[in-house]
Amino acid sequence: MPVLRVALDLPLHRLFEYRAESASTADAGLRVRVPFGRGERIGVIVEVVEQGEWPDEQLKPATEILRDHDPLPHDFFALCEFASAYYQAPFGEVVLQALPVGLKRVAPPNRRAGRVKKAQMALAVPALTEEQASAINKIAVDGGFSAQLLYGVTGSGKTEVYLRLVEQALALGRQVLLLVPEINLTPQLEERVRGRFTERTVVSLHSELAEAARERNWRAAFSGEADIVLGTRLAIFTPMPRLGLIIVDEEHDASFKQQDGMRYSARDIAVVRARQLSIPVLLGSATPALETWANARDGGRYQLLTLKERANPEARLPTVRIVDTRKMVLREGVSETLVTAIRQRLERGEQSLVFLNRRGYAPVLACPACGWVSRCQRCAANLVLHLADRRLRCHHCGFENGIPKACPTCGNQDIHPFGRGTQRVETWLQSEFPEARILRVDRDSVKSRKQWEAVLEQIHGGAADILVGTQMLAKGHDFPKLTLVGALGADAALFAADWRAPERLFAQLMQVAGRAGRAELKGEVLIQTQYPDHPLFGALVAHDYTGFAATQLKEREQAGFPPYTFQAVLRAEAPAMADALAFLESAVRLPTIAEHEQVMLYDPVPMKMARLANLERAQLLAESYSRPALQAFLPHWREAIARIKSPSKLRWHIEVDPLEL
DNA sequence: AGCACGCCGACT
DNA sequence: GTCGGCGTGCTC
Repeated sequence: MPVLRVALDLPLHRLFEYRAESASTADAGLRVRVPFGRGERIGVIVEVVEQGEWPDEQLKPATEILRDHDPLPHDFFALCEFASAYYQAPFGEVVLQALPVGLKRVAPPNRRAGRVKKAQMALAVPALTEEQASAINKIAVDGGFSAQLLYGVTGSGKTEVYLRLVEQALALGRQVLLLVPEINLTPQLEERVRGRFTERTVVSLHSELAEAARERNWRAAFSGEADIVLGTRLAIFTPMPRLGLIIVDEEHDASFKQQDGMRYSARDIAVVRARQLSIPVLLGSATPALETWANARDGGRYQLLTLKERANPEARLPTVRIVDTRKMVLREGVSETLVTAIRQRLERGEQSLVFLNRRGYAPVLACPACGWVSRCQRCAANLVLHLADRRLRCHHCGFENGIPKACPTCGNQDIHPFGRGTQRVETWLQSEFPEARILRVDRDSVKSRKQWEAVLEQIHGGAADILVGTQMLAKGHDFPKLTLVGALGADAALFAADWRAPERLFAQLMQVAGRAGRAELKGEVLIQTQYPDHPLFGALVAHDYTGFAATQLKEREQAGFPPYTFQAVLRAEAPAMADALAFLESAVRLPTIAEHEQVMLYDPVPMKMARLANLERAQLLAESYSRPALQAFLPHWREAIARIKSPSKLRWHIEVDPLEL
């Protein structure tokens, strides 16, 4: 009797087998309802065989093979297998996380069959610059696998290059997958894509879509009905029968990295998927991730395509000026230089943006008399003061409290907010410029995509004079009236323990600087700092990403950091730090380690955020100069770790290619 | 991961 | 005398 080998959503690195009288090999790739323990589950049939690995008499019969969609194709399983092996994630979890929730429900609800949205109106968009044309010519959409980095400054017309390539792929009868970092970015791009390809079916896939819409769009991609799929990282696993091109926009963006469950990089998976399918993948950025840059610059894995000029020759790069605040008197962290510049913009009817990557009113409330500070009970972090809704809030675990009237320790009535966030700067700017219309844009003021669209409309309609916001504002939007960007609080990242901090700061400042002066108005960027001579700022003034990247890569090579070494981290969390550390100590002493001499293990240490939501966290770094050596080590290590006896409340996971340590 | 079974402390 | 703690083992 045929045996189904079934992937189930369990943290187990194996398949489960079931009998199914009428099944045939053609059923591989279908979903199946199976009895499991005392309940029932949905699994995916990976294989149909005559003889399974388990004795036939121990197999239960499958309840029902579900035939409401075509079988998931072989290349889908191949991609899941890669991800499972590379990231040490159970295969069943990988397969099932790729499906929309509706397809995983044992009893699916009755629902109306919605229709996929079609585009309405056509747009005409623009002559190519020589650089754009040359980039497009170098990418052969029908030429098999290639990985290209499209390195182009803000405004150089990367999107136009994407759209031309999309056009070529569609003309060849292929589907296109276009990945973008955040949901917020999609409305504008989505509109542009739909406007350009009016006869085509364009669907989006991101976590804010309602469940039914997500399933509908997923099915449209999978059936081949959708020509273009526009999505965030989760879309990278969507099966697409005619996929012919993958584009990853803003490839350096950290949101391509999944931060729980299987901690994969959608950008890296995109490259693997393209190779498996023998199709091109295009990574685009104005500030590529240093890993990507190293791959492209040194003529290695990726080809480098450069766009140096802005597509609209009238729009020059903004002037970046460093404001040395060492000898200045600042008011709420704002220099007179910046105040004057804002005033000029107000007089000219232009917009200003004040960038500060810290939300809330102040990062901490403190008592100067006894030294009390507002700390989170559950995390190794301070409670942030949110004056707008009169709360103290932990940005890590979500804990909230009211604001005490007096110091909880000594009763002192004179407690103060220390430091500043966007709310405080907004408040102060409003008092300094009472006539100005100020719009604050951060995760507290903009909570949904709908709100974000409304905010964009306000900005475009000229309903705001001064924008105050976090990196939310930095990402990929054209604000035609914006001619001034002021950056506050940049120094914190300069000397951070995290050696990736400069890379992120540079990308962030470069990106936010790109908001200034895109149309006919010249832009100016003022960066306040106590360290005006820091080379990072020199590179910003010169708009010199390549110089900055070269310096950073040299430092990393000398220090033995990625991309010159390869890392994985084992993390453990438990109610007691001692348990977490003891577990990691056992993981260091496992006998299997001796067989892998190219892999080096460091000492277990408490994490930077040593306590989160009442759990103590520690980690252990594994590192190698050879990626294959690290990859060969990890499965053995993982299996041995799984056999370590540990307290029941201890949790652990392995993260490969961690972005933060 | 769930969910059972199974052996030791304070209580309707 | 029992209810319930979480340690251990299993799921085809």
